[in-house]
Amino acid sequence: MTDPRWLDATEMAAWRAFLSTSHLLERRIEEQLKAAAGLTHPQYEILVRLADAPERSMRMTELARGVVVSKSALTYQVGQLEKAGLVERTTCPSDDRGVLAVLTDEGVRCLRRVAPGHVQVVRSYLIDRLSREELHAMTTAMRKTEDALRSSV
Amino acid sequence: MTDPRWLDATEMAAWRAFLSTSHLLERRIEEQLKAAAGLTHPQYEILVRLADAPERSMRMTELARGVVVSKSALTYQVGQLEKAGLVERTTCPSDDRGVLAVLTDEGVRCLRRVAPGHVQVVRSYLIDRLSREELHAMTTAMRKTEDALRSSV
DNA sequence: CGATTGTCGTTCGAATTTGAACGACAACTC
DNA sequence: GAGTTGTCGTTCAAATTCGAACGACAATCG
Repeated sequence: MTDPRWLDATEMAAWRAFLSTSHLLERRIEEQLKAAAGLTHPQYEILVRLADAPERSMRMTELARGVVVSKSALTYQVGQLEKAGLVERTTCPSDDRGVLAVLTDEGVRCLRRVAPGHVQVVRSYLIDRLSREELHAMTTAMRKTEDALRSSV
Repeated sequence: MTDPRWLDATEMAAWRAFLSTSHLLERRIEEQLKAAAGLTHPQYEILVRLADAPERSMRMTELARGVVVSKSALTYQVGQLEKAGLVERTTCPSDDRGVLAVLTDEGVRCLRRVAPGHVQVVRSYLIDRLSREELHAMTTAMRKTEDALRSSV
């Protein structure tokens, strides 16, 4: 630890590019969603995950893990979505402690309405600018890091 | 817009991997910095940018652009760093509206102390897991998106 | 020069995030 | 089955974020 391995120019460039890009893209997505539907990005992600889930429902903790936010942040955001009528809460049948977040019909409609614009942003700034090889390389790279981070905690 | 181009399986995998990984890594970095030095990630980035800058100083707006936070967030964080004695504010000689954030000697020392641990996290979860080709591919990909985002606003 | 237009950094209010603490229930162990 | 340990989701306080509005100064153009 007394002689840390610094990042060389290539590594530094990679890290800075990743860092800036992820923040810039996040900002842009947030802006688009807010303007188009009054949704935050975490809120949108919650809707997407629920729509993909069986019964259009998920346990709170599982949902938090998927969206990558703290449990308390998820509690708050599901509350917001509930107020908006896009999500409902049910007590889990198999576990009385548990809560199931369920996507409502209105939630489905909202998602259908909003998704195209969102996908368009992701496409136009990221996906469509990358070759198939770059896309694969990025996925591989991201997965390695994701696995490391998920298993280390 | 009536027939949006959805993401196919490969594209979806790429996007989800990128999204989750960036959030997970951000969380891990935040945790490490807080534990090691009581710094937030934006605060650390401010110190790094200033250390790299001529005269160890930068204009507020330029700094905000570099770190990718809003101007108001930067005002707040520079205030925090000023309280901690790591940064000072100077009025810009060439422009009376402007403010220069300057890294203090203590700021330099703090950075020297904290940087190794931070780099270690970036290395062990991201950089060291990628081959040279993957590193290059990621950099290229990120740069394309970054350029697009920076020039579109 | 005087007026307009633009940029700079700050302030403000509202919204959001996080970790810690908590009560309720589940899963094991003996 | 009682006791212990662990998990689930929520609540709370504190910190941080953002955009909009603002006053101060700069730059441009007549």
